[in-house]
Amino acid sequence: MVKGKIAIRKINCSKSRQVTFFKRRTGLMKKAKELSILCDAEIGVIIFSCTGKLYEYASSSMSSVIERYNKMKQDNQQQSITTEEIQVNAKDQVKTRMYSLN
Amino acid sequence: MVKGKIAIRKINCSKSRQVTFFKRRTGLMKKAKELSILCDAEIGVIIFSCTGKLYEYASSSMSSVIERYNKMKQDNQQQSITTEEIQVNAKDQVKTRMYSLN
DNA sequence: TACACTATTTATAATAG
DNA sequence: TCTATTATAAATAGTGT
Repeated sequence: MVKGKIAIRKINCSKSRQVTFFKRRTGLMKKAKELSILCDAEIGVIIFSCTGKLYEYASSSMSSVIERYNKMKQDNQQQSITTEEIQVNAKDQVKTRMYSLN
Repeated sequence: MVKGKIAIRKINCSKSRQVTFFKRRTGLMKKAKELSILCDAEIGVIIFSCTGKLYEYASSSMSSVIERYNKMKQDNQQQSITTEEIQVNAKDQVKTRMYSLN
């Protein structure tokens, strides 16, 4: 992505991986916060590092996000769910996102 | 941020907000996926749009992420939790992230 | 070991379709 | 409602301290 783009696959060097994890985790949290503010969305992000450490962001509170998520899932059980698969890029694994229909 | 940067506050125009929501949601999901691959992290992202639509990404499965989250929270109940507050930028609201200590 | 720098890639605002 | 284009802002990989 910068000064020589990197391939999206696991970074083997533990040191580099930690540095990248810090930078990108910070960036992801910032983006999540911006999106929640700009678009009035309720957002929860949960990250477990490869060492098992937990990092989280919630625009409201994580428990409220999880509750709402579970409730939505229950309500949608009798409805069909559309699963759309898109490629992040041609070589990479498939990224699956699920959209509820209501 | 581009062709005239925007302030991070709720976009009032519904049409613009929707377009921005689509773009940034896509970007956030991509970043989450990249981070999970690059750094071997388990990540879950839950987004409710302002119209109540649910969008989600999980590197493994959302239920496994939520389970692990709940378990971690239980285990940490007797430990102290550090709350660190950082500014996304000087004018904006405070963004709170919580780090577990173990 | 965590920041600071910066060249470069990536994300995206405005716009049109 | 979503996609495409493009100019520009933001993110970040590699490096230095």
